[in-house]
Amino acid sequence: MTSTPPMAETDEPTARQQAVLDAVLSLMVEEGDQLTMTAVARRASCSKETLYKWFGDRDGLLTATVRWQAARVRAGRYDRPTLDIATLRDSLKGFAETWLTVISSPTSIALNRLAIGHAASRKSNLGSIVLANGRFAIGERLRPVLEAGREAGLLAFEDSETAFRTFFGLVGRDVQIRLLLGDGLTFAPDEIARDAARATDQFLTLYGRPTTARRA
Amino acid sequence: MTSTPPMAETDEPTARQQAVLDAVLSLMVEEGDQLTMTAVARRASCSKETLYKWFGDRDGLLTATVRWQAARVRAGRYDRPTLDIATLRDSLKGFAETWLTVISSPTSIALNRLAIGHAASRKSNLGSIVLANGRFAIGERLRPVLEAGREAGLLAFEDSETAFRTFFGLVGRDVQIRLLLGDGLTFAPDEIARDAARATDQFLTLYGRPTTARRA
DNA sequence: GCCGAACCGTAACGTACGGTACGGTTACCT
DNA sequence: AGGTAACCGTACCGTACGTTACGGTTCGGC
Repeated sequence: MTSTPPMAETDEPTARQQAVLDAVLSLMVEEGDQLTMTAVARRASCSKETLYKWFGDRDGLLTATVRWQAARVRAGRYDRPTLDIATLRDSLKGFAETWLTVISSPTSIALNRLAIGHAASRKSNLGSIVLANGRFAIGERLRPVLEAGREAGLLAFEDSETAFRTFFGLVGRDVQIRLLLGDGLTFAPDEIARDAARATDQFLTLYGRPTTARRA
Repeated sequence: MTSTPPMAETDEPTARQQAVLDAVLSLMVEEGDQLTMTAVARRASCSKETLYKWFGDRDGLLTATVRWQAARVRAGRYDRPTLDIATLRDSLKGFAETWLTVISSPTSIALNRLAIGHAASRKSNLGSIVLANGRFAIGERLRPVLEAGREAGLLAFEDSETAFRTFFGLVGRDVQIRLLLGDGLTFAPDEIARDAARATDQFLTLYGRPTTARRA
């Protein structure tokens, strides 16, 4: 083996490297701003030299961190498209709950703040990584569910992307922007469940075939 | 008059100070990251000493800038609550168009990025200022419209805040977060109009009284 | 014409932080 | 045991930037 290469973009970090990235995440959540290389090295009990050898520079470290968190979140199940309305509703509600849980988690908030700050400077593409693994990933996962619902005659829409974006809006509403801006908005788990159910019902009211969808 | 006080939080900046704040805004939009005191002084053709005398420190300058932009946006009209469905729909559509126009403007994007970055460090409350003059301000302006609609029997909801948040979600969907993260999302004016109309129709489908609301 | 206040332009200071260098330690290989 | 590679801890360097200080200029009031 040659000397450890600079974390070749694609392949999985070693266990030790994962520990470092977890240190970055925890530091990001707790200290917010003070995400300095020195602080990371101290928190991860490693030397700055190692950080630079492994990740190239600060940007590389942040990119690896975002990828690492993305990989962890992406390790979810894959919903099998279903045919009856109850299962469809459950599927949608599940997506909504997952999404609300993710965007209201401290890790997601810190990560999005970081990526947004980075999008301001043109230097790197943390923003697109976060988008690809957040907003767009969930869109891709939900699309087959929606289209299966249409095949089964449960939903009516022309463009699944448009339908998804409506669902997205009904679920997220003003939650993410408020949290990112530091609003002290908190979610009890049952609130998330209630919001997810409401959004799902509203979506079915808008896009469900008349046979079924009715709200309370 | 004593020597110019440090911009007493509340009162309006002088014309010259407004010019400085406009320089900050333009710099923020164009350069994103490089919002340094030196750059501001150069752009505004004033001395750093003056900046510090007027605004105290960097944070004070940014706060004043956010307030200044907020005041400019807030200078909108006040819709008179209306009684027939067509006017109500127009009102809602107008709000939706305004909101979409605002959040997709370069100034808003830059300002929100700045405030979000600041919300990460606990130092100041730019985030709450932006929230108060963005999300919450429009909520307060829309509420009387919604409640007038309910009085007139055109809308049905229990909590106007909940109804508004649904409208907010239907209008904004994923637009703001995508723009903040640097997605190359653009709006032609007619797209904004179409989106606003769609969101309004959807909202009326969800909350309109059965007598009228039906979508195409 | 003179004074002082406000302001411009720029130089100077202090610090924080990204990045590098280096000596010491551990651990593995032979 | 000896050699070597990875890594820790820390000292060090250069720079960017917030903040302050200062000399020079403009301008309104007397």
